[in-house]
This record gives sequence, structure tokens and C-alpha cells, in this order.
Amino acid sequence: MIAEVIVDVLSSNVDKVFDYNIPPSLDVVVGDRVDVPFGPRKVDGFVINIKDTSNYDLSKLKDIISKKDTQPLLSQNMVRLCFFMKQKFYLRLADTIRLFLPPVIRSGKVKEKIVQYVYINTDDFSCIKKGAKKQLEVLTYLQEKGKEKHSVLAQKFGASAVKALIEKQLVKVEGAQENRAPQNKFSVAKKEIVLNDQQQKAVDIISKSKYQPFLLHGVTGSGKTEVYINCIKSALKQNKTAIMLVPEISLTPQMFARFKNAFGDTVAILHSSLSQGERFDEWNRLKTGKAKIAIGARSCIFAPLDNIGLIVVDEEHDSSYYSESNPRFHTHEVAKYLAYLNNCPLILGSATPSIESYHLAKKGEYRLVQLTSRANQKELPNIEIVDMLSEIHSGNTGIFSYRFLNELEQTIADKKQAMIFINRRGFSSFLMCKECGYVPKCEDCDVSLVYHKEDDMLKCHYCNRRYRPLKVCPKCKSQSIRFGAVGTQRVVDELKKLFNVPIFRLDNDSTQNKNSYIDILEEFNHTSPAILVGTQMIAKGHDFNNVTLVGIVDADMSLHFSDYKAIERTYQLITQVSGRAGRSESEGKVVLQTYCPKHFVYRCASNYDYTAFFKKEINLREVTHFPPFVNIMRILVLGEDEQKVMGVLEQLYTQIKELKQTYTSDFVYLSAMKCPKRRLQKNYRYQILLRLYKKNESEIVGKIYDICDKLKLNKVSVFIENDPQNLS
DNA sequence: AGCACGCCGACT
DNA sequence: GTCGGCGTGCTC
Repeated sequence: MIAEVIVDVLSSNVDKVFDYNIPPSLDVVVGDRVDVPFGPRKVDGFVINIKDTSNYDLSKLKDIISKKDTQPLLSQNMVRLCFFMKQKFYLRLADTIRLFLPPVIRSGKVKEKIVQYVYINTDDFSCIKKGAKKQLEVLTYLQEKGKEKHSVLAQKFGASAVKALIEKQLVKVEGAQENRAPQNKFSVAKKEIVLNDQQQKAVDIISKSKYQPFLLHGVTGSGKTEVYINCIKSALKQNKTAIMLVPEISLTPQMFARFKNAFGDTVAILHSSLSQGERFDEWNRLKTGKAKIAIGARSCIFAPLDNIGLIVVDEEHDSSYYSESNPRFHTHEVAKYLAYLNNCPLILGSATPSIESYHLAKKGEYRLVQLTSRANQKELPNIEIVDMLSEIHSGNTGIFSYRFLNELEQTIADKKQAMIFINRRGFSSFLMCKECGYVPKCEDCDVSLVYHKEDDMLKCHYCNRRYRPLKVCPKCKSQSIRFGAVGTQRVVDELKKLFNVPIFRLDNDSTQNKNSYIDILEEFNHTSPAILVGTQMIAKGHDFNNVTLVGIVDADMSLHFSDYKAIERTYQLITQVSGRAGRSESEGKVVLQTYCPKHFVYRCASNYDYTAFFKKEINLREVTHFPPFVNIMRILVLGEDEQKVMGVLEQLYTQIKELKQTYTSDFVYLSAMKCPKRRLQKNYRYQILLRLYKKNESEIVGKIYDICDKLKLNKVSVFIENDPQNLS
């Protein structure tokens, strides 16, 4: 018999299937990890198929050396998913396989944690000497408990006493495997939750369904999680498993506790802060069927589960579902295909769905399920828009509007808490006229321009068009054109001058590790009055009961980010941040400061009117030729030798230009350029950007993949991204 | 990616 | 004479 094997070597030169003989002595099945001879060396490989004969010269076939595990590591569906991802995202097969395996398994250092237990081995205590009080205590203790960890006994009674008993064989020691399953120190009260009609209806529709993506659009606080939990329960009842994905940041201890309460030990949690050992154990619990529900961030979609009955993608609009490095993939696409393979429903849930998803729902590809009423019947907080230009005109040049300062004073007087949200993404900065709010945009692409300090130019990140920095505003002729950027530190400094209350700061700089982030939030939660200043990190997840005021200092920051999704992200952020004010007993309030108060995103967000927002935004996307009407594609070429990289780029560009000749009307745009970050980790970076109308998109994308395949060169890597989230 | 083979410069 | 530089090419 012959096995088709993918070798675990990360190079596009060997990114293909190799055939090997299966020696009669080996019982090899699909999914097995094996050792194979590969040229002059021995490498790991994965068996993806078994067949009778091979097209390759049979006399040159080599034998598989050995099996590496007792059980296959990959299932049939996982192999299918690997090939799907290869063709969908232009990935190397070895990269896709690695996604399914915890890193420790590859390094070969798979250690199950073995804990030594001490068992009592006698009833006869008479041979203990009178003076050996400790030994007697140990025996009495064991008599009562039956067994105990060696480490615990040693700590309680001293290692020497235990040692003596072992030597006399009055007790015996046995090792037992133990899961390093993460223990959660948080707990939330179990409460029976009765679903309202809308929730119940959603659960009924979804849990009865075969393969079908659902877009669950539920306003903030409408109880989407309860819908997920009930749908998962229904899948478990059918003896199936489930995967639930959440953005990394919202995988909070409270969230853990909620699912542990509902499902106990059948849930495994894959979290980025787990140690390698913990990760392996949780993975193993899923693989062996001890756990049936996998909860985790993006990569949890690759959990070792078969017979999946439901996949949930919570906060589906979140950008963390796009992997931006190494194996670049879009989780939605993987989840969709996995649901299709398992013939099960997929829930994409959000209070603020992505434009793409809502568009697909409108087109009927997704089924739209709405939750319009809040589970706790409470009003959403009032969002007040403050025009910062008129503040400047009335003499207030500070960060905070008079309106917001008044509210802040009131909040502190009431011994309540306030959150101030600073919107700071990336390092790029835009210019803005402080008189009229004008922001320079690209004439071709209608996205904000990014100021590049090194050559003192404004650039468009979508077409590389360059502009001179403005000195005079073209709209109002004023000369007060400034950088529009405020940092958390400056806000904190300003607040300290004005208020004498505890001020907490939470951003990427102030939180070096995951725990300090939770600690800061916990401390804030127990302090009143207090102010919390932070970036996107404070927007999600955590529920604060005493926050009555939320300030969005500079809402425009994300609006003017040089990205076609800037407006969409702004809407999502405002909705999310506002949600923080609505948890308290007393009424919440949101103050939103902006330099363009008339922008539709603020009007729609302050009315909580997603539908109106979607209508406006989808029209804008259509006329400006952006997704979901076109596909943006980025071909990234990188390597240590700049000359070689440029050579490859040039050839690619020429060939794609030729392709453009035959498909003229399908190309919106095509150009080659240096990446904004032109050198990263020793690699020079160049890119080709193109935008394609959707009509013949897949055909052209296929041809572009072929062009890239033929240009494979040692020491130069070519990566392709569809709809890249960031063009650095 | 690795590793071997192969063809030119400065050394015990 | 040879040790070793890294360009090129192959891996079922």
C-alpha cells in the first residue's frame, strides 16, 4: 500500500504531496504522523490518504520509517480543511496542519503531568516507633483520606516522615496523570435564566437547522450568550460537540465561569495565557472526548473535535478573526467550511455586525435572526454628541468639552465611576484643520491620508499616491492644521489637574502582562468614585456596575484612520463603549466629543440605529469600490536580499499587468510598491495591491495564484492576502 | 527548510 | 596542493 504524505517542512518548494510505501509491518491510517526519509534526512510527515498505486516511479518510492503516535492526529475533515485553506488563502499545507496541533506535540516533548499519590498499605501501626510521631500522623491522615498527593503530605508532615514510611513499605506511591486544566478563581452565581420569546425563537430555529450560517444580530444586552448556551445544550443532547469562538480580549474570567456553570467539565478552554502544558491537556481532553465544547479565540476553530453540532463566532465583526501573520486566514471562511463539512449550523453573533456579513445576510446567504429587546428591559444609555469645533470657538482649547467636565463633576459628586475612552489605533497620524475639522483624504480612494515623517509626505495606503502636507486648509483657508492625536498619558495628566479622585490607566503600555490588566480592572471595580482611562481594551467584556458616565474623548480618531473600514469600526466602538455605561442601577450617559458632529456615523450610533447606518455605509462602499463589492488583494513579497525581492516583485507585477489586459474591466486598481514598514525582522518588504470586482474574481485570483506558484524562488517568500486588514 | 554537490580563492 | 566560501538544485 502507498501513503500520500505531507512533510512537515515549511517551504513552498516542498509544499506538495509525496508518496511513500507502507511497509507491511506498519499499520498506517489516514491522519497518522510518521517518520519518513526525505532526501538525505529524516522528517515528520502526515498521512493524508492511502491508495493502491502511485504515479511516481515506483522503484524510487521509499518506505515510511515508523509511526510516531498510537492514534492518528488528524481526522479526515481536518485534512479536507487543510486543502480548503491552501486554495482559499494560498497557504502551505505544512502551515495549515500545524494549526491543528498544540506546539508541544511537534517539539516531541509531550509530557503528561504525572502526580505522585501516596496510598496507605497497612492497618498495623505497631511497628512505628514511639518517637516517630510524625509518621503516625501521616498514617492516621491517610487512613481517613485513603490517598493524598506526595507533595501535600511532604508539606504537611515533612518529607522525611513520608520517606521513612515509603522505605518501610507501609505506604505505596503511584503516579497518576493529571490535567493541567486551568483553574478559574472567579465564580459567578448560578441563576436559572428564562429565555424571552425572541431568544427562544432564535434557539428553536438555529438548533433545528442543518448547515446554515446565521447572522444573530442582537442589540447590546439582548442576551446573545444565553442563545449560544441553549443552542450548545441542544447540540450536546444530540450527542454532538460544539465550538465557540470569542475575541481574545473578551475571554474574561467571568465568561469562563458562565460556561463552567452551564457545562461543567465538558468545556475546554483554549486561552492565549495558558501554558504549553495546560494547552496540551485541554486539547487532549477534547481529542479523547472527555470535553465536548471548545471555547477560545480564533485558533480554537482548529480544536480536535469530530461530529460538530454547532459553531459560534461571537462578536463576529471583531478584527481579531483575521489572522494577520504567518498562516493568514479568515476565521469566518474556515468556520463556514467546517460547519458545511459537519452539516451543522454556524452562528455569527454581534450587536454591530460587519458590513460584509450584514450584506451577505441581506443577500440571503446568511439567515438573519434579530434580537431587538434587551433582556433586562433597561434603556440603552443616552449618547450626547458634543461639537468640539464650537468648543474651540468659544475659547475651550482643552481635551475635554465643558459639557463633559460638568457630567464628570456630577458623577464624582454622586460617588459613581466614569470611563474615558481614548481612540488610538496604530502609530499613523492624520492631519486635521482645527478650525473646520477638515481632514485630507485621497482623491482616488476616499480614505484618510497618513503622514509619513521620514519623507514629510502624506500617503494613501491603498494606492500609494503621495501628497504634499498641507499648510493651509483648502476648505476654510485657516493655517491651524495640526496632528489629530491624543494619548492616554496626556488625558491622565489633564484629569489629575482637575480632579482629586483615583485615576486608573489601561492601555498597551501600562499592561505588560495579562494579569496586571485584570488586576487594574478589579481594583477599579472596587473604587468609587474613580475614573478609568483606556484604549480599546476597556471597550469590551467587563461589566462594571457603578459606571454611569462614559466619555469618548476623540471619536474621530478611528474615523480618520486610513482604512476603508474606519467608519464601520467607529460605529462598532461607539456602540461597544456606550454599552459600558448601561450596566449600572442608575441611568448611564455617554458624551461623545467630535470635530464632525454631522457625520452620519455619529447620528446613527447615537440613535442605536444599525439599519440606517448600514444603508449609508453600504452605498458608500459601492460608489468608492470597496468590499463587499470588490476584493482587495495584497501580494506580499519578502526576503533578506532586497535585489532578489525586487526582482520577484517586478516579474509578478509584469505578469499581473498582462492579466489585466485580458480582464480590463475586472480590475479596479493595480500597483506595486514598497510596504509602509519596509523592513521587518531582517526581511525587505514589497507588495502588490489590487482590487477586483466580484464578478470574475475567483477566476482571476486563481490565475494570480498560478503566477505566484511559478515564480517560486529560494530565499524569497510570497504571501497573498485577500481583504487584508492592515497594509503595513 | 536543510543538506549535498560543485566550482573558485588564500592558507597550513 | 587543499580547506572552505556559498550558489544551485533536489527532496516520494
